[in-house]
Amino acid sequence: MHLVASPKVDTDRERILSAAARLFREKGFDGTTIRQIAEASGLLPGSLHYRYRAKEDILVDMMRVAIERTITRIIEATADIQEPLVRIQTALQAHTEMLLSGDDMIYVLLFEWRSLRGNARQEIIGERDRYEKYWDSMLSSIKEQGYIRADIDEHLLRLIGLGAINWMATWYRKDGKYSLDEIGNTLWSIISKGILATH
Amino acid sequence: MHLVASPKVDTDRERILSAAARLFREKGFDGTTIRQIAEASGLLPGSLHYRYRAKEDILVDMMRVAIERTITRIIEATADIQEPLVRIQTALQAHTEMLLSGDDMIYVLLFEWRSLRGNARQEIIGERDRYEKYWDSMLSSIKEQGYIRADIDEHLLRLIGLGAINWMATWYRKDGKYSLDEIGNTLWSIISKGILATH
DNA sequence: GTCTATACTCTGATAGAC
DNA sequence: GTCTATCAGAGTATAGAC
Repeated sequence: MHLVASPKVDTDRERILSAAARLFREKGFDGTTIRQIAEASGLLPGSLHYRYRAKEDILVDMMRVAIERTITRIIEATADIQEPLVRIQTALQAHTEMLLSGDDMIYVLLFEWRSLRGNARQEIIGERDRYEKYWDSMLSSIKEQGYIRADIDEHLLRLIGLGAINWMATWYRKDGKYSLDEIGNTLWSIISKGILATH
Repeated sequence: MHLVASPKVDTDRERILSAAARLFREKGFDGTTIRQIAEASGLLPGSLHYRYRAKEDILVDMMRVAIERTITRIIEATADIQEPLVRIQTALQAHTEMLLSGDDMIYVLLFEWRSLRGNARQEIIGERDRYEKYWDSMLSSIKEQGYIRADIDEHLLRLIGLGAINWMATWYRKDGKYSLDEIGNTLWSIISKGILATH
């Protein structure tokens, strides 16, 4: 435990985690070997072992980083926005961009949590809950203000909405048929009309 | 290659695939051993090898069954329905029930395709395309009839809608807070109002 | 068709020199 | 901190008796 982060350590950590994330995404956690991670990080297996004692430790550290980034990003994106519906739209757009803009760690966070065992899994699930709670409180507040139809459960709305986005990671391609903007606009077009209370 | 399926073979196949599907769902394809599948099927590893020469062959066969079931189910559910919006609603409900009603093979089909390599992966992706094409043609036809807003791309609508459902497999619990009916109603409430053309 | 027994390969993890 | 070398275990697949 050190109080001031060393740039070198942070750089190494970032390089290792990025390389591992790309591999985990392509081949899965189980399908990736420690030797491959070491090679992709420019290290030898023994050196990698010095940073991470076990393969699972790499995954856990990666997921901690991914969750922290996601929470920070959503809070920053919505910080200065008061108008309720614009708040949701902005948060949805930020979540979509986080997931589809090429950060493999976010993808791994969503799809590889089953590779964690015991305490590690519990810890990451707990961290993910923090993120989801932020959404729930935002949606609850907006529903209380009367912007969302009363017959829609806001918790279920969050599960359905974020689910639609999370699944995009399985089909979205940067050079594919749909742009990020087009996807975001269509999603918002459907959701906003789908949940809006008629005043 | 035999022209008439033997009941015995079908029963064995079903027993092996069901047992394997439950294990693949719980522990993942890589996390499951052939010995575990054999034990759960009431066979010894050598006997299992007689039916499936490689572990991947089990996964491929399972996915073929899962896709065939899904396509059959959706076609049957919508066969007698003419009214366009009811057709979509019925198809959505059928897809949701297929996924959440406890058939582990459907779950494995959605989440373990990355464990397939080369030709096997191409084949399954092709089969899955058949299913998605059925949705696309249904939605296109309904959009042409003017039931869906003109500014919504029906292909993107399918990706978003089925994505919201597919993701449910990650959080739905049979004894959880929300019933299948409640989930289906809320989803339809959002989607129908979200896509409906205003006449 | 089903079983027992095993060959062969790969992997995660470690020991210890430098 | 980084490297070489290696261990111990696990896993798939197979051979061959019955």
